[in-house]
Amino acid sequence: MEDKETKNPKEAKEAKQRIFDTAVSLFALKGYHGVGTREIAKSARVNIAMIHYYFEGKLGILKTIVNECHEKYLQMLTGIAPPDSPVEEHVRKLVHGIVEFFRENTALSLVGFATNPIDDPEVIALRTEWYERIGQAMKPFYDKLGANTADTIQMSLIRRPLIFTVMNLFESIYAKEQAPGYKSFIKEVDDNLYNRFADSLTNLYLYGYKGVINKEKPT
Amino acid sequence: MEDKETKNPKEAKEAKQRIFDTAVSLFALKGYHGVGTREIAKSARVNIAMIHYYFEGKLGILKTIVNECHEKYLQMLTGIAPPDSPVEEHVRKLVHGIVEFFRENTALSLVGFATNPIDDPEVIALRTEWYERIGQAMKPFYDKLGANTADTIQMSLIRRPLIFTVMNLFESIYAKEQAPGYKSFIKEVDDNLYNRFADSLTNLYLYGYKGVINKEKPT
Amino acid sequence: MEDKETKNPKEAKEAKQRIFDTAVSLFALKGYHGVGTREIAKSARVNIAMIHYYFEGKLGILKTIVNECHEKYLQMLTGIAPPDSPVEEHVRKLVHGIVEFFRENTALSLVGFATNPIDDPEVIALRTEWYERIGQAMKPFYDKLGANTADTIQMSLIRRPLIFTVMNLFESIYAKEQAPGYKSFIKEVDDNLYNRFADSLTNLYLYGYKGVINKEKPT
Amino acid sequence: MEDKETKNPKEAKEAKQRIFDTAVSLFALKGYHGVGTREIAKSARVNIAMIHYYFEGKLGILKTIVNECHEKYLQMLTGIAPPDSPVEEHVRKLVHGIVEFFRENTALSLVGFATNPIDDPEVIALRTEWYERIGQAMKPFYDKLGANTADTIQMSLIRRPLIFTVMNLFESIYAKEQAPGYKSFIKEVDDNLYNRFADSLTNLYLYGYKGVINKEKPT
DNA sequence: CATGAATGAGAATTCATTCAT
DNA sequence: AATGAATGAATTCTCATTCAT
Repeated sequence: MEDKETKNPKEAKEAKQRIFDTAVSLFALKGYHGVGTREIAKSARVNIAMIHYYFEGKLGILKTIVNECHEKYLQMLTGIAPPDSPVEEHVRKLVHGIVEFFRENTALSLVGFATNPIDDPEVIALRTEWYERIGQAMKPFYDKLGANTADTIQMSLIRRPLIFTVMNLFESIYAKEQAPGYKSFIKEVDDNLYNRFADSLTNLYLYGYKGVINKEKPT
Repeated sequence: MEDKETKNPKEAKEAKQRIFDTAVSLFALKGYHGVGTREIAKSARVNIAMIHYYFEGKLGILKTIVNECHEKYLQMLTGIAPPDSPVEEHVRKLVHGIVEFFRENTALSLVGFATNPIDDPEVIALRTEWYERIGQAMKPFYDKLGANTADTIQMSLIRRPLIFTVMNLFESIYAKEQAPGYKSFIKEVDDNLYNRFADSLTNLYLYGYKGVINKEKPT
Repeated sequence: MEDKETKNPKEAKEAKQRIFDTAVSLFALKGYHGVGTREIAKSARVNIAMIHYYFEGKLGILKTIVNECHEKYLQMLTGIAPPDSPVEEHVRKLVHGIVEFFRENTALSLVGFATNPIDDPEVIALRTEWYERIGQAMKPFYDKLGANTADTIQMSLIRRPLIFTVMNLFESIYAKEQAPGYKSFIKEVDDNLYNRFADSLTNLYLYGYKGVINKEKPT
Repeated sequence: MEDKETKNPKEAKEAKQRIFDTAVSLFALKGYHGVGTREIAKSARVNIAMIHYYFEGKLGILKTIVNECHEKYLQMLTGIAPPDSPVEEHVRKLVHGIVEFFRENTALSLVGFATNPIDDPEVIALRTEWYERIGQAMKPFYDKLGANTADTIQMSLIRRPLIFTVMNLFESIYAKEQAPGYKSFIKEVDDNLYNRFADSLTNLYLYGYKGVINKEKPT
């Protein structure tokens, strides 16, 4: 193999990480079922058998992704804002935190939070479990908003729109960056974009569409 | 096949439709790549070769789905509200229209609007094209809101949250209905659920989270 | 493919049979786990996928073999001798019948009656079921011998030695015929061999080792 | 590995033996081709590489098994009965010796004497060699019976039935003991079973089936 | 002695598609 | 319009073995 000479101990030890990173990126771009182990192994410059050696199969990678994503996410949520901070500040910090999280873990988030239907019951259980744990962690925030956590309809509209709207943006950004030829509605990803997006989303959440358009709190 | 004798002209003529319906449902539940032509053919009680006869392959079904979905959707959007109707009424009718559309075309919507990344350039082009056509059709509405249609960040927050929040609800509902063992956060899908959901979403869009929680326009 | 021109409808229809025959022969020579689907397909001049098309997998072939073998065997046992025939005649006809059966279905018998441990519970169940059915069918014979069918030790010595001794002979003969280089203790398989073997085995069963050596009933 | 600290010199030295014992047991239950080196290594609590270190590969284990089995067996046969002992006593002692041997070396015997066809020419040669050595050792016994050792048919019926009938019993017993769920025709393995079996088999060999049923020499 | 990592070939199975009838 | 058979490539995964440490 042509890598033999260029291979060094450091690279060798990173084989598992390379598999993980490559898989995350490919899953994000093509979906879990759209990527094969061959492609992952080739992209990660690793023998196919290593995937099973380290992750016990393709599904094992996905489970690891889901866990790592939610673990990091949950950690981020903790201490995003002081418990006694005012609602507006809390929402703003939360949204910025989420956006920042997606910036730093774009592919991981896109796969980990994906709603792509995966048959496997273990994956379904995993996601359900994390969904509940995050719900627990966010309870103080929902209480502060005055939400009735027992009302599933209400909660679905309090919980989901934020993260899914962020996710939708990053899907487009990631595809634009990684997939040649993809036509994103985002033309330029400058440094300011994320702040503007986070601010506007905060306003949408706080005040409705006028908050997005006027970029300020409506009177 | 044992159906041979029970087969009647009506069923015969519906073969194409059966393939389509079955594929839509399966794609919605397992994702495009998660379903095989064999499974589709078997579920649709049709010979595999018929899939290629009618749709020129698996991808042909997907293209048909995307087109049919957006076509119907665009048709629904047209005339959802009089051009001169007040913003609040317009938003409310739009949201109810979208919810109603998803109710009547659940699987079709979940597949047609899915952001599941599909490699095929034709499908990418198809989606982009429809995205733009719908944007055109909605321009009067965006103008009424006062949105700056040239500002992509703003537009992504004006356009996407509505449909994706609705889609997220129906994903859960559909999985709950169709996939045995799936644990949805929605416990009961009673007749009232959809109206409450649409109203709350309208309020979220109009007034922010308080509109969801207080179920009324904040003063 | 080079067969394309030589392929005729008759051969096409025999694909399933070719797979079956090839698999039986290979299993007999190398054992179930010692043969791969690739080898079977290649030997049968058939695409690998055809194995799953017709038999739903490698294990499906084995199940078919076990069933067909025992089915034929049971059929052979029926009417091997009149119920009122004397013991000696009955045993002689039975042994000759078994030997004849192995002659005509050598590979099928070697695989079907093999005690090679196969993990699969379905195969285990299949063999157990057939073992009991054959026991039922042979009950009149065991009664005629005066055997106590409830005594498992006794029965294991009444039932098994005949067929396993025959099987052992044919294992050697088949390996000799099919596997180049195999050194069988049988040097020549002439037409008379089988009759001598059957007669001697009959005598062993009836009168013990002296019956084998003296080739006649001891006084 | 968590055993690292509990590992002691004794266990360390027994690594080779553990591999051997584990392999024997697994081969007996699943057949040579049905077991992988990984499974052996894991069951033996040993690193895979150790298998090649000690046995030069999977096949090396099998060869060792075949040798050890036949070596012990040959040793057992030597001096099983005085050369001048009467035939009946000789047969009885031989059969009891074989049964006892299988009792004490069940798995080893099942693998060592197995007729499972293994492709490898070295293994074939090994078995042939041992078969001949044992034949040599037993020649006095065959002579005492009055057998014509040049007549292969006769010899196959003099040599094989004993050991194969015993083997058949122990196959069932071993599977019953080791494989959960296996349905043996033997219900209880009490201390007396082996003696009864050996006695009956002796009688079968000496006097034919009546010896089994009447449990005594027929007049 | 012992280990974890790595390899390349091969395992069974499934894929979308095609084709003669 | 419809079928069953067939294809070749691709799928995930496991194999026995090797090697540097």
